[in-house]
Amino acid sequence: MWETIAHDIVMPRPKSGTSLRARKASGLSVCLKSLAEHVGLSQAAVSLVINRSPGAKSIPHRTQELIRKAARELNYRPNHIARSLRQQRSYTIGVVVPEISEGYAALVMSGIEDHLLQEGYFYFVVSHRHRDELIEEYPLMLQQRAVEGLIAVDTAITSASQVPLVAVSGHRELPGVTNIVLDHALAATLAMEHLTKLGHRQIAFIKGQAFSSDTAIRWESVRNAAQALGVTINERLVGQLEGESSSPELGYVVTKKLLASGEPFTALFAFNDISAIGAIQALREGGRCIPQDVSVVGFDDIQSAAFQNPALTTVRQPLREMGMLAAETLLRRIAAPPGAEYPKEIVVQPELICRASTATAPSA
Amino acid sequence: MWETIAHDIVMPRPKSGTSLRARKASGLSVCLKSLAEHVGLSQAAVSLVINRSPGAKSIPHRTQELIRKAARELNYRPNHIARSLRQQRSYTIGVVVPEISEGYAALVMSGIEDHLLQEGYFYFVVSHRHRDELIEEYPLMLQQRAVEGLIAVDTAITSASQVPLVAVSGHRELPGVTNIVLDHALAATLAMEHLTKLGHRQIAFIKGQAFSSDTAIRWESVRNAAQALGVTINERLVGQLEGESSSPELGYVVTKKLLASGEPFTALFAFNDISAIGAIQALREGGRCIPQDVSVVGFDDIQSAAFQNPALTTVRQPLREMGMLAAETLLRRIAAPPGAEYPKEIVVQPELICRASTATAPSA
DNA sequence: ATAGCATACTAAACCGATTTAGTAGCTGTT
DNA sequence: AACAGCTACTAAATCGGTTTAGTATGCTAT
Repeated sequence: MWETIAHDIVMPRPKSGTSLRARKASGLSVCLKSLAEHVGLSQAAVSLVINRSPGAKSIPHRTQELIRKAARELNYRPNHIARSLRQQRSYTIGVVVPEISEGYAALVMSGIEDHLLQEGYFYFVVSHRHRDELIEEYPLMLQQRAVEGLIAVDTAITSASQVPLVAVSGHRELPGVTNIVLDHALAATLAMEHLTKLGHRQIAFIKGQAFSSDTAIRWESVRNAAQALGVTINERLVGQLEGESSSPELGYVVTKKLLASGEPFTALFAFNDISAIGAIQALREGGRCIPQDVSVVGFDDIQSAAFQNPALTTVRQPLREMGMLAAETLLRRIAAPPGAEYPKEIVVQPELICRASTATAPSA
Repeated sequence: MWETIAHDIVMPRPKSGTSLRARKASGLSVCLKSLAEHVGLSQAAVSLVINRSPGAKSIPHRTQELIRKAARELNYRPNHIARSLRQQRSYTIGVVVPEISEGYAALVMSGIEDHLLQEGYFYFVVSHRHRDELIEEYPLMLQQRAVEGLIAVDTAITSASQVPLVAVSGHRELPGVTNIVLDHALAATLAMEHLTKLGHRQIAFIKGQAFSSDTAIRWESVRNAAQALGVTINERLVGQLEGESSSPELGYVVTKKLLASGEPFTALFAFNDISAIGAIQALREGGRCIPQDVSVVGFDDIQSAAFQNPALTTVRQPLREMGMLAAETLLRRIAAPPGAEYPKEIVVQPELICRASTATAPSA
């Protein structure tokens, strides 16, 4: 039916000057101009009243009510794009993550959203999947879309940004950037103390991928903690995640290698929960019981960590809180006058969550 | 320091007419006006060339190169907001989900993003956490921000939308909506056939929460499949998830109740993987071995399903593909002339993923 | 010589709001 | 009567682009 009609009738795009009836009929929302015509006042007057701006104080209550009533009835909603253009405020920020469908970023984003929407901000999300050209390009595209600020999650932004930038986890110090970082020294100490108290001395480690910005600092902290506790690290018991995927598969592969080395160990400290889960799988297949033969400690405390079997002992990063903190800090920076001071670094504290994947070291 | 200065110096907001030098110095990006002045041509000419629009065909190559060179050098990037306003195209869509930090929505979003960014679209995400007023309000706010379409994930949108709407999972039929739905009949049949072939007859079920839009249809399909296979459903073995959280805890609680009923069962079909994980925990605490005593089937195949212990047998929803399909369908609908035909429903096929949580029924 | 046409642009409207500067009409004061 | 000052508004500029209609110039064909 439409096919036949479509050739004959050319739908004219309704202009903003079109009558109210025409606009509503065509499914278009009401614009300021038509609303103003409808109440017989100027656009300026209507705008002032709708926004309750100080300029409206000379407009009598009766008129104000009239305008507001009409706005309600016609279901007027100011076009946010036009407003953004004029005010040079978009109330929008950009969030850059490596991958959305991953527990880590998802939790941080959930915290970000919490705070942002409360404050009337919306956000764009982009995921770069560790592709350098996207890490470079997305922040620019976001700025082109007039975001007022950026949050980078586990991503080292390369292009300098005109807008305030808050980085959650993993960013070198850069002018204009606020880093939200975990107290890695404490994190490492918590885990290592826990293991040594349980009697473990032969501990295997899984380092993060080279591209992950937390890898270096975390490993450094582990070495320091080990030294402080008098534990020597056997380099043959140190594996490293390889590959871009975020599946436990990576941890599984590394752990298989560790087992194949033949070097004995009674505990394993993984780079994150995901790899810990893969590690457990590999250890089981190697005939080890968790935690009787090998204790496993994860990192992050993603949602499924608590529901592994056995439930995973892990170093908790307060991811949701870090997201909220990032959003809060960013909005504060946006509101501040240009050139104002801003925090270069905000440190958050980890927490050791003891569950069932760690136990006393087997008496050799 | 700023406090004292702030009173004395008032930073003038640079206008667009400001000289190039001033704009660059103040950290502002170059606008069309200044670029045009810089090359000594009109804004119109520059715009035509930059956009490679047909109107530029009368402009000689030399001039075009000149313009493009200047644009590159000054790093000119057209303001997307201004462009959106004029063209009445925002190249933005809105995605409404119950909760970001959840495997289900995250996977769908990842598929959505894949297709959208490829096509030059960005998207806003909002999560309503099952609060009715937000489910009502967010779509309106998104439309105010001029999104060209909406994708609702596992959410029944209430307010009619002016823009095309594609719903992933769980939406009643509504004018203007394209539903992307799983073939629930097949899904139920796959799971039930699998269990009956393994010899299970006493099967427990966990239904979804009342608010989840998939609950009703899924349960209906299970009943049908059971009947077709000659399995009778014992109502005392039917539990229901309760509560808004998306943690395995909910499945744990229901399963505890099922066990407490004393009714014997050899298999359990959960509403989703998350609840299956909680169920396994509860079953273990009740002294049941999985899968020797009780087989457990999940639903969704979220990322961690494969890495549970035992690895979860589950009905896989192609979530990422559903997200891509949703984005693709939506963009197609946006491109179509208003009033054109559009698909009311797109059905995707589930797949049974057999892992280690199911086995032959114990011979009673 | 000039109509016709292509070339190489430009002026100005426009998108839908916000916001500044200004005006018309009235009251009250000196 | 003249002027200030208040009330109740409005006209017009503005944000930064896109797009349409039009113009000036030069060349060719009749």
